[in-house]
Amino acid sequence: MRYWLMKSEPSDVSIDDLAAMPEQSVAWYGVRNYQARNFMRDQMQPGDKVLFYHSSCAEPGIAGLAEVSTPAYPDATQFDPENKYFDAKATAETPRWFNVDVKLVKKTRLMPLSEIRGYPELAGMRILQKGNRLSITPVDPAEYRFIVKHL
DNA sequence: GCCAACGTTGGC
DNA sequence: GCCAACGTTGGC
Repeated sequence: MRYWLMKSEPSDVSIDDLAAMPEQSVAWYGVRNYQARNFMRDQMQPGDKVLFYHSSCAEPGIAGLAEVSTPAYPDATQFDPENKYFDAKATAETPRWFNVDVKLVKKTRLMPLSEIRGYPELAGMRILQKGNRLSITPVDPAEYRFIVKHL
């Protein structure tokens, strides 16, 4: 079992949006970065634990706990010419982009990025490293446990 | 809106 | 394969 931090823009899918979804589950569509795709496609397993992170918003931070609920499968948005995530080079036979489904475990208080920064125990987290832009990053089990304990 | 950092693209 | 130009991310 692995641990992940997954960024979502709340203007797109917030923790409350996730809570309102059927089955409280959502396809993690729209990832167009190979490293992040590879994490989903090659490493994620149903049951992996997820920190649901709000990015590009007034109060960036961890907003809840979630779980990977499906293996990776081709991201439907790559095939839809009307969709902003359309990829002309992707075909049904050779899809380029994949996503898993993510299911809410529980909404928590918001742990702001500024607070995360303040814990020496979390100093190694990828999202705190300069220039990090990856929308999906692995999280250390100890870091995950520390965060859950402090939520 | 600014801007640093990084990934991708494409000409050569 | 190099690398400049360009686009995107995301905190502030």
